[in-house]
Amino acid sequence: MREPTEDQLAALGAAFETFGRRYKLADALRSERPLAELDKAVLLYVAEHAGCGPTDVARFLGVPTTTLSSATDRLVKRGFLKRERIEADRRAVALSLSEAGAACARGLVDAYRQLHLLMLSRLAPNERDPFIAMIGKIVYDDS
Amino acid sequence: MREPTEDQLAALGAAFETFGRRYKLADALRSERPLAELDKAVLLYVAEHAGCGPTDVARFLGVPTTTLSSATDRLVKRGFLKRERIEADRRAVALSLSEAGAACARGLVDAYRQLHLLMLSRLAPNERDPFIAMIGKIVYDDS
DNA sequence: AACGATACAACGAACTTCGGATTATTCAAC
DNA sequence: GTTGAATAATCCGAAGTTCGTTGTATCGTT
Repeated sequence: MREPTEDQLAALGAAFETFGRRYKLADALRSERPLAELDKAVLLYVAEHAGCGPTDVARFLGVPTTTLSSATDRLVKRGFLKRERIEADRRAVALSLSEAGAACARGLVDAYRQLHLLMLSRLAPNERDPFIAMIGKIVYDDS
Repeated sequence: MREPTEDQLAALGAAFETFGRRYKLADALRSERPLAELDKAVLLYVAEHAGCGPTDVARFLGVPTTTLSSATDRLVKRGFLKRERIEADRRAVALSLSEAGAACARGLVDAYRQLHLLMLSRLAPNERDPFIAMIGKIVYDDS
């Protein structure tokens, strides 16, 4: 397979750099108290895996369990997360979202959805599926 | 223009989420003492704009000048950055990289290059230019 | 010369991450 | 059945980051 050219690499790098900065600046326009990046990830994971334990989340996100404990503390304190001792194994804790937490997660998902919508809207309709297919190749193909 | 479909949005969202996590985990495999995200951005900006001032960098990156001052402190402390009072305006400071800083910047750029190379390698050769063109549309088109 | 504006650094408060120690509970072995 | 190792999670404290406030030096203008 031919190698990508230097021009191609440079163009991709420039685009990503610009994208990263734009995205960061846009994110800075949030109105509410900022939720730490880790906390957002936890919220979204628990939304999809109700009843999971802190260790699961920590392993999935690649952070120490103590760090995750801090994150869950913050989320519980804000009323977004519920911790419940489970009877099957009384050492374990089952995490689940409160109603406010679920609402916040929906808001996050929707914000991402808006971003993706904006991105796809900039492509011609007949480019969108090929683009998504290429992204999929890049992300999921573990050669 | 037809709207993107929900399926398209969902597929893109899932791909980005996976990508973000993979990228974070891969980044965690760095061997050296971790350089803060902001510091990396500063290093790369100064590499391209030798002699610029802290205020320029802060405005470009969208952070308060005090935050940027901390970042330059860290970089100077590590011997990556040089601060020089300039005679034309003795309030101003001209930032430039030391040799070690330049080497570090080259390392960073090369790491990104490797990532981009990996990404493009997963596409067929005839897909690469169209892909880059689409990314460009998404990033640079400000409709 | 005096005034306000500008460029930057120093200090301190609030927050996040994470290693080490600690508690509570389960499992395994004898 | 008791002891001991392993597991799940939290508490505590150190180190580091961000950012607002304050202070200092310098510049341009009147």
